[in-house]
Amino acid sequence: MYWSKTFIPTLRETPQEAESVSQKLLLRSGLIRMLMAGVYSYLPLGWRVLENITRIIREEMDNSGAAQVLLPALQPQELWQKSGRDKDMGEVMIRFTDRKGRKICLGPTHEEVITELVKSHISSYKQLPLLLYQIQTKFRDEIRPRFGLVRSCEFIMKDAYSFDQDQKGLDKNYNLMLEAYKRIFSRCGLDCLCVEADPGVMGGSVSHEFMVPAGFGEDALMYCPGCNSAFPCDQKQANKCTKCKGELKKTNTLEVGHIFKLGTKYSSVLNAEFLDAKGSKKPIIMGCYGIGVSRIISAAIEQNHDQNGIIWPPEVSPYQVLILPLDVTNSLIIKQAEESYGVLRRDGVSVLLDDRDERAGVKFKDADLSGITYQVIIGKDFLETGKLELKARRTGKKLIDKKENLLKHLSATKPGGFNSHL
RNA sequence: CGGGGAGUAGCGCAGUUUGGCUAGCGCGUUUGAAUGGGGUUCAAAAGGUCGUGGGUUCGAGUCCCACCUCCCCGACCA
Repeated sequence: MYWSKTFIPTLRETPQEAESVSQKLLLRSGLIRMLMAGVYSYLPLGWRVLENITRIIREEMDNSGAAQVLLPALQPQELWQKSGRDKDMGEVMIRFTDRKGRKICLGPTHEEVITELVKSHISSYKQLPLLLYQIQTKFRDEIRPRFGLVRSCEFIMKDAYSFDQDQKGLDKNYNLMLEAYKRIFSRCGLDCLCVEADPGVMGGSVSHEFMVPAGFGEDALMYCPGCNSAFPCDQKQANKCTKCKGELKKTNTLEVGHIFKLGTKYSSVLNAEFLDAKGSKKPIIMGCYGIGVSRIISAAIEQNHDQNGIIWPPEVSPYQVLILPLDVTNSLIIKQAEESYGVLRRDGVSVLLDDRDERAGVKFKDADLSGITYQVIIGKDFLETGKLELKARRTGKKLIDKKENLLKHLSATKPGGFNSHL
């Protein structure tokens, strides 16, 4: 993609609406724009980051044996009355009446819908276990939306649901998801704490939260720097790590994932039952597993930035390489930029070419701000030596080499397998 | 919803205390010229319902009333 053909409205100054680091950088780097409080548009760079994150999630879910579905955002309120969560949700649920007089709501989550769906097709233990997931927009009329994508009224969630015939099956699926979550967050560049939590409105017995330490985080947590164990803050303990007796530290955190052993909370009220091997009717044992997909973007920025801008973890970077021809009025430079662009694209590398007639300083600033993993710089050094310059955004380290070597070097760097020495 | 802050050009702000005549500044934008490795320089230009409605006044960005919106702190959550 050429910079001039896409839409990257970078901001020189910080918009006054922003408070947290991630929101400032999201706005400045032209990833998102606010339509109203808690509601955001994703611009091309933001969309590509979102796509990368959903790709990672999809890969890990599929590898765990989960099958993807897409459930409706429009749901009958009646379904929520059946489950008894109509009142729990209260004002958070966005409700309206359609022209036929049907009471409708915009789904704040999907336990009810999926349970209804599954119950009409599962009747035997032979059909279990079942693991389904979706990546979809949720709607919540939040009391106070804030920090950009961190708490918004319309946001993207990955929600998975497991259906088992017994506790053993649930435990297995639960662990499967827990491990998958660790891989997902790690691939997204997040340093994550996993902590046992209160299931709250979701119900069930056991739940784990995945918390990302972040300066402005909404929750506080005690964690042990020694063994990376984490504990809820309100716990009146001796303030020592129960695992390694290390000193605990307090940190603000942001919740990016939450998994629950629901048990039969939904299946029993919605009559989702199956016949076991002995022919007796039993409620399906369920689990649910959520990830705040859009929230990962904010979390990733909180943990991966410097004073110049974002530093994307390689797998979520909107482009792998940004080519910077420093003087587009020079035909040799622009020709080399276009040639490099072609070579890299042919090798399957995603590339952005900054073809704007801007000065070097502007391009460098925007390049650093955008956080794209690698910059290929083509300027007067190229004119003098014929060599290209490769700069890694994270380390700032530079590699100067003949164009053949340098491009070959870059082509070998697939997402997830980026060169560590840069 | 309770408490605090804010709304003036695309963005960031000054001006409001103490009402005054053509509402300013920086950045960005357009045109021209120079420049071309870290937001360059010079010249010219365009761009405004001062959040909305009402009121006071000879006169309101400024004072009064009502409302809307945004941000921050609290309850909620991925």
